[in-house]
Amino acid sequence: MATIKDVSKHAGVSPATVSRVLNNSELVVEKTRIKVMAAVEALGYRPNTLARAMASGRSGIVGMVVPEMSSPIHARFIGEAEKLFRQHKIQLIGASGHCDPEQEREAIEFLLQCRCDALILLVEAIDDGYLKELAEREANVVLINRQVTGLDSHCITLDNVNGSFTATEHLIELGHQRIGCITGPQNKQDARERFEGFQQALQQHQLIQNPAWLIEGEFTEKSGYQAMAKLIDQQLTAVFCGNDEMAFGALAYCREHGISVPQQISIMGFDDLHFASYTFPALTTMHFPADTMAVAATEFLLSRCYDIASASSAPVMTYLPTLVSRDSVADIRNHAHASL
Amino acid sequence: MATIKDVSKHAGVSPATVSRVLNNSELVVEKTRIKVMAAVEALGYRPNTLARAMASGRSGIVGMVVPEMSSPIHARFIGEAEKLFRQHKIQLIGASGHCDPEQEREAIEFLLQCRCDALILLVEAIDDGYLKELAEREANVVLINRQVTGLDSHCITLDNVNGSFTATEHLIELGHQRIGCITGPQNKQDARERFEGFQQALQQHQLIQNPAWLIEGEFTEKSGYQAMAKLIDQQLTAVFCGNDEMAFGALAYCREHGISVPQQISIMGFDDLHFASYTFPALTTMHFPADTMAVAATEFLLSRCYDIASASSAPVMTYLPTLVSRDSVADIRNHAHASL
DNA sequence: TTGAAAGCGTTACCAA
DNA sequence: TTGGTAACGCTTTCAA
Repeated sequence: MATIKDVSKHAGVSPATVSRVLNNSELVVEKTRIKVMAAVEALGYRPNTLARAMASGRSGIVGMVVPEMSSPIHARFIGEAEKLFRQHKIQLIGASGHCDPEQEREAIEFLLQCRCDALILLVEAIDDGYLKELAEREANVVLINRQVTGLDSHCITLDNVNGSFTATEHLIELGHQRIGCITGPQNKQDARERFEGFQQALQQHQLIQNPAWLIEGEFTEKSGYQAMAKLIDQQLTAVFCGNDEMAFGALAYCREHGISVPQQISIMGFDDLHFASYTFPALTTMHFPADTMAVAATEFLLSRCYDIASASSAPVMTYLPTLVSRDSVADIRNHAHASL
Repeated sequence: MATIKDVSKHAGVSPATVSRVLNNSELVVEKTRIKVMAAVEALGYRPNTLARAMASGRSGIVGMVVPEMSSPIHARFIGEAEKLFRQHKIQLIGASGHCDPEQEREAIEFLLQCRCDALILLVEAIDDGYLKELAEREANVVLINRQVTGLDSHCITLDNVNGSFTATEHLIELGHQRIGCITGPQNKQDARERFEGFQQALQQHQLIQNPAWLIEGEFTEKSGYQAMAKLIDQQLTAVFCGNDEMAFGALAYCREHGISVPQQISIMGFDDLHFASYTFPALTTMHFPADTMAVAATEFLLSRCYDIASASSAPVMTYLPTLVSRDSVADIRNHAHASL
């Protein structure tokens, strides 16, 4: 593969000049530029990104850690960020943390070794201390879905508490009083927050909180299915699920056991996965603006470490989930059902 | 950030020795190794992957192009490959081709500039000629889901024809005779192959092929929905869809219009997306072993360009989809329904 | 406006 | 078993 030297010889100029042409330096006369471009063309020259990074100290690479590359919601994050970055010739590389502190750390170290210019982190297991240290050393870090005190200006988060509060209140407003909850794993911050919003809504409306109506799931379809099996004897009128996947599982349980949703029981999700509109019944859920947040993170980094101004001047750092009302929740005001 | 020189000074040895220790060279005495490791530890030294790549001529990076990083089936490919590669300290970087020849080419060029040691390509739009040239220059290329004559040993493919033949035959064996088809976009190879298998099965069983029973969709839920709307007047007993997403759309149409599946019409998909078991009714479909194929591609490259032997000696290059029978297809032998 | 040359942080060869 | 040093391909001063 041709190098810059080959090009310089072919064009009869110095490597420095070739470099200038390729980097759109102003200080090069048109005639030379043409000569150089011709040589580039003739030799099929492609600059070596690695060498360029070494010499300039900028790798043009942004690293991203997500819990699982193959999960739909994270794939959306990556896809969106990659699209935007590539428009600016910046390469995004991803790694999975698998929700494990050790693996998350490893993923970050790996990315650091690649001399990424910036890091987008969707990590949940690793401790705040490590993250703070990291942000001190490498300034260009953005945290998604994680609030670390002292690093607020680096955190792009979803207001989970608000979201599940809204969701639960929606249920209450439609007349539901016996509301169960399938939470996500409580060692995860977002799962805890979503549970908290649920509790706040109940409290504020002075509804009973029965421990038997609460099940901790694992954010998976299977755990949602199993949780529903336990919940079904509790005479609930509605169940709020910590994420869509568990709601899908709950829906499947009901279907298989002849329980009609929402007539017999209402089910509400959280995330608004693409697929939520294709379940039966279509899932009522809270929309998680993953695309928007990925764009925000990208633009933040673009302006912060690549000096590329974005359309929106000041990036929004906290996002509010919005209610997407579909068919899995019933209005039971004025129904005998409500007083089960 | 500390460099290898810093470490060498701190340990009182030469950079060469540090390099040897870090690369597990045999030629270093235990005492020295300990000294060096201590220095590495003390300085928090992390080798620079970029510099290492420059000097050694191996970047330790594998590039992957997929049509869309955010699509579930492609996310599965990437996720699986990344997991395996990272076990060997190889970084996978991804780029999207968006099914556009220009963008696919751009993605590949981009990856090439990053001096990837190998390329995994899931490209559908770019022409065979380019691919052949590429494979000649850069030997370590694996093509997934694409058969290029002359590059057969680099192609890991799914036997789509066989798969849709099996699917269609399954329908026929259950007594279906009036079978419609929602195909994928016919400019895509896999869509064409899947259609071909469908046709072959009909021919072999001497069933009618009515053009009015054929609709070309776009592999999306929406197009499946719209296609179903057109097909519904044709008195079909079954519809074979070119992929699961279109089947989801078809299912949604039926549900919304009070047509019960599979009682009134059977629907069959292709891909076996994770979500297929959560639709209502659960989708009968052909399993696309994306995980296995991603692993095969990875192992192929691991052995071929990193000299890392894998468990399986000779990688399988062609995969057969398998039937996953769930609830969206009815057995209509002995039913009046069959003679609609 | 261009060129020469000194890095960037490693590896790998040749000597010692 | 170790050290010295020339690459690797580019960018970026400093001079001309």
